Amino acid sequence: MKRTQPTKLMILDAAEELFAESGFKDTSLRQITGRAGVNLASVNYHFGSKKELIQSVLERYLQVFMHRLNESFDALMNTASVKLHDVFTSFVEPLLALDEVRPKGATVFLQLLGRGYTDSQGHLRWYFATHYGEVLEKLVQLVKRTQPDLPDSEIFWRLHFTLGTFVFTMASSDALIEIAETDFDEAVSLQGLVNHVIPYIAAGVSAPVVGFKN
Amino acid sequence: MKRTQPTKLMILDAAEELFAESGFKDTSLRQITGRAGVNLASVNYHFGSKKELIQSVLERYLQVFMHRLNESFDALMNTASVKLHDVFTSFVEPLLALDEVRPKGATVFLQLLGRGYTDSQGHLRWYFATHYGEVLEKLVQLVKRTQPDLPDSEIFWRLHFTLGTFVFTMASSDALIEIAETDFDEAVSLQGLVNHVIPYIAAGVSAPVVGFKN
DNA sequence: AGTCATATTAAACAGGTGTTTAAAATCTAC
DNA sequence: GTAGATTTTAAACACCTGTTTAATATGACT
Repeated sequence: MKRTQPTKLMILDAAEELFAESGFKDTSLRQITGRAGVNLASVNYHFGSKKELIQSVLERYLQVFMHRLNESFDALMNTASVKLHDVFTSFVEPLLALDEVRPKGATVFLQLLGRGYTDSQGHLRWYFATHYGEVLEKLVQLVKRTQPDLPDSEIFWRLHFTLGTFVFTMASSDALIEIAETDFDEAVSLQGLVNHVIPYIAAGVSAPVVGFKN
Repeated sequence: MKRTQPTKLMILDAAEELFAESGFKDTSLRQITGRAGVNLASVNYHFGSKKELIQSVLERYLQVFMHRLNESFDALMNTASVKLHDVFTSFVEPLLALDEVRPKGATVFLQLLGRGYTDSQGHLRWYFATHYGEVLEKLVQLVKRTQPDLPDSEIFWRLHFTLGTFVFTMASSDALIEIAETDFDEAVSLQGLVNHVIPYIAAGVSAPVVGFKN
């Protein structure tokens, strides 16, 4: 067997950069192979199709991230009094660990996540539920423990709102950081952005329940 | 002059349906003209380009929505003690008024908004700021009045988080409503969804300020 | 009726897309 | 060193995109 590393890796690296910049659909295989310095056809040879390439790019990060997140959750579940803020803070370490996978890994991953969710709607949702359902289940359990009075359906709503906040924020993180810098002289890193958003979502999820008309 | 109505209107109606369903980039002019029952070239004849068609579709709703929202804000600014919840509630009436523009108008508009923001990033943001900057300015002022201790930069962050929550929720409203129905036996309308999200974003925006490391 | 601007149409245009093919190159192992 | 599997390559494929062209049709007005 030939060294299977370089071309396949070059494709993954180039693809993830371009995907994060411009989204999945607006990135062509010719752009990817151009930046990677490999032949166009090698994408289909190594990955089968563009769809599978996208999945491979995401998986590289998801494996690391979800594994660490799972551990964070386990640690938290053995804690006596869990605060909601702690639940969301436990996302931070697994996230920043991605910078060790690749330079700027955390930023890229979050942007990819945002792209994936808004580009393909249902597809990624299903992928998440089937591959990482247990982790999500632990998240729900933890939230439920900190908010015992919140009905299950309300937890569902609020976690989805949270996902939206997070994904949207991260998908446009570049723009937000730039605006903050020019308009408010505030130099913000990705970590800083996360620190800003956590109090927001924690307050949202723990908002008082009121009676609704659906 | 010939009756300039039918074809141009047919195109707008067909385009907005398809845009809401599949996004701007995934909707082709041939799909639009096909559904509208008009010739392909008539899009370029009447609107110039696809980009201008997208703008026209959005404008039809934005004019009505922003005008009403502006009035709601004006009314609120003359009120003695404004609550944050009131600020976000004032979005509801202008929104539901869109159902009079066209059937399902409110849903379509929100989906379009979500599509526009995630599809094209900067372009729409600029369009908003230049065309409806005064209305946004009033929103910031109202929020500032209800949260006097919140720094300007923090208001900026939290309103953007709110935009993300809203846009994401509405862009995937169909899926969310369907999940709520199957998993929780909860029949939710669009109005109901809005009622769910308002307490969440109100709590998020009014979250206590803490010291950050950026 | 005839004029003229407006509107519609079929056809082609130029460029981009993901994927497939079959030949050439490369590496591994006997 | 040669056989055999693996990888790389250039080229073509079939299809789709938004836009333009030039001819035709339609309507209002004198």
